[in-house]
Amino acid sequence: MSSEEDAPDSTSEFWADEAARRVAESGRPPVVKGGVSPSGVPHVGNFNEVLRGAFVVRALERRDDVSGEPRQVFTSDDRDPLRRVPHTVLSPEGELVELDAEERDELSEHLGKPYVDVPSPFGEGSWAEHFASFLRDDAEKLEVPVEFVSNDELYDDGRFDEPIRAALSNLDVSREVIARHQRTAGDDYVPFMPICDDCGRITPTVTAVNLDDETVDYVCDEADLGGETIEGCGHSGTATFREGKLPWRFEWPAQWMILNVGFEPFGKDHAEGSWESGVEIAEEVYDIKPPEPLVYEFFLVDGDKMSASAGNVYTVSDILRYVEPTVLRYFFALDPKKQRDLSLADVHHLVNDFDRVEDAYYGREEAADSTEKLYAERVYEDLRSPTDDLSHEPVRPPYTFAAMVGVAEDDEARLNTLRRSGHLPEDATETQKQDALRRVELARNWALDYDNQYAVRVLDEAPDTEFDEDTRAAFGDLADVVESGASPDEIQNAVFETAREHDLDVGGFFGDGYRLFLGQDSGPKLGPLLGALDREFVVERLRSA
RNA sequence: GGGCCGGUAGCUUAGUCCGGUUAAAGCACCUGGCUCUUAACCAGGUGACCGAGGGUUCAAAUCCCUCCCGGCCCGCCA
Repeated sequence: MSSEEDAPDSTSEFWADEAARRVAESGRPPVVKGGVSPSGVPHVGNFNEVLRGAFVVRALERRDDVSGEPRQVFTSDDRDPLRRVPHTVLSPEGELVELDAEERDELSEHLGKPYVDVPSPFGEGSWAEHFASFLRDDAEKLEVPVEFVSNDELYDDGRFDEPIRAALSNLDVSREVIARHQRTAGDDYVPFMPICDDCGRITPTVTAVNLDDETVDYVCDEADLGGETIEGCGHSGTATFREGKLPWRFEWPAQWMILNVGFEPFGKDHAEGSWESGVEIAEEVYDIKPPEPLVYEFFLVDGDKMSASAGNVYTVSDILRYVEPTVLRYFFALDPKKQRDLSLADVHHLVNDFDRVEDAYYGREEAADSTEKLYAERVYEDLRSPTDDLSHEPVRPPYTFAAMVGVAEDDEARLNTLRRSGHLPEDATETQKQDALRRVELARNWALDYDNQYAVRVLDEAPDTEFDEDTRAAFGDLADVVESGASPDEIQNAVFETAREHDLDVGGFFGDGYRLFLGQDSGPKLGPLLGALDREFVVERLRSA
């Protein structure tokens, strides 16, 4: 390995390979975990957790020095308590909706209860299920083979019994470790929070620990959950280890223990607090080796952090309205340590970067730099769906070009334009045609939603503009040419010819053409534009001028 | 108070870990081509004192130190 030929060249290592190497070389199990608390809105940021892990699983699969089948699990931390009622939630249709006062009142009845016991604001099922179903659907759309695990079920099934026993039987150690990280944890701290038998809320006040029968006694007191004080009902009771939960700092490492986790990506929010305490709790309380970590930066969207209250939260589906799943996977394959901006307004840059990687992979273009080379040679295959046939070469017309091609309504017209411009091979397969049409659709969505310069809009009705007699006559001649089935190039030429025949200024006539169809003074090359539109429509519009 | 990330052509970034030929790409812009006009295609070109200062070195965008600016996170819960 240390001979000169094998020495690493100047290209750097894909971060997922580096992570996989750390897992393998330290002898950790090839199990990648992630997880979220089902609060707020399930947004595209949550897929940091899912996709970063997915790339590491793929990297582990390439190695022959790991024991066992690499896999990815993802916990829904659905026994966490509802701490505050959000103003905005995601409807079953995936729309952000505001909750009205009545709905919020109803939900506030459930403050302090585990998410599995909070009803969904949309009727069917629990809050937790509602939230998790989005993550599952989105993971499927991005074709990530991840196994979702309900934390609540792990408790019910007794999987947490062992770590709970460890934490409670060595209370001195638990208290000492937690005190290093959490000032509020005093001498009477007990790392277990029972669910009140009476009101169903999670309460932190444990009055006695009975190790022999694996229960705790509690009083349902007020709970201070992250600045939100939630009233208790005053009930006194006894709870088993399965009728409560560990506090987050103890729960996370307990999950590592239960699920045999060897690698875990997490956001920078965990990097200082719960990760550091988690490592110590894993080693000193549970006597296990913590997983290899990967701290990722949060990304911004259009320059701002996502925030439900600010109304700029994006789901995976929102992004997939503009780009192929493969392109979104590419975004998540970029260096996780760098904070970046997922700019939707300028998403054509991201798409273009991806296209270049794809071009380099298929040898259509030279890689521009070492990073592009690395992504083409090492990463590209992981961007494609695991079920995809790599010998299938996707056809992806340039994004901004595709946006304009989208001015034509029907598929045949779009394909013709693409074929003529050299972006679709004559012998394209059915799948390649679908690739191309998909790209046109996505780019068109983007151009129209952002109403940018690529949003070419044809007027539904002829404009009020008065054209002079010569111009109208020229339009009439042009109509005849179009009606005869002229090609885009022939139409382009006909514009020049008819202008001259009618003694019109060529530039002015072009302008009139744009005014007639687009209601503006200029636009894309007129011949291809008219050629792409429905023939009868064009003829009718020309003659109606 | 602590931590992470960034400051490279007009814009967005790659390159920084592992220092080494004229600092790379896309977009924008300009020019040329497509028989003639302009934003759909093709080819080429202009464009950067690499945030500031100091240090190490034969050699610094890259390593070290100090500082300035911007973004985000943590310090209670999760």
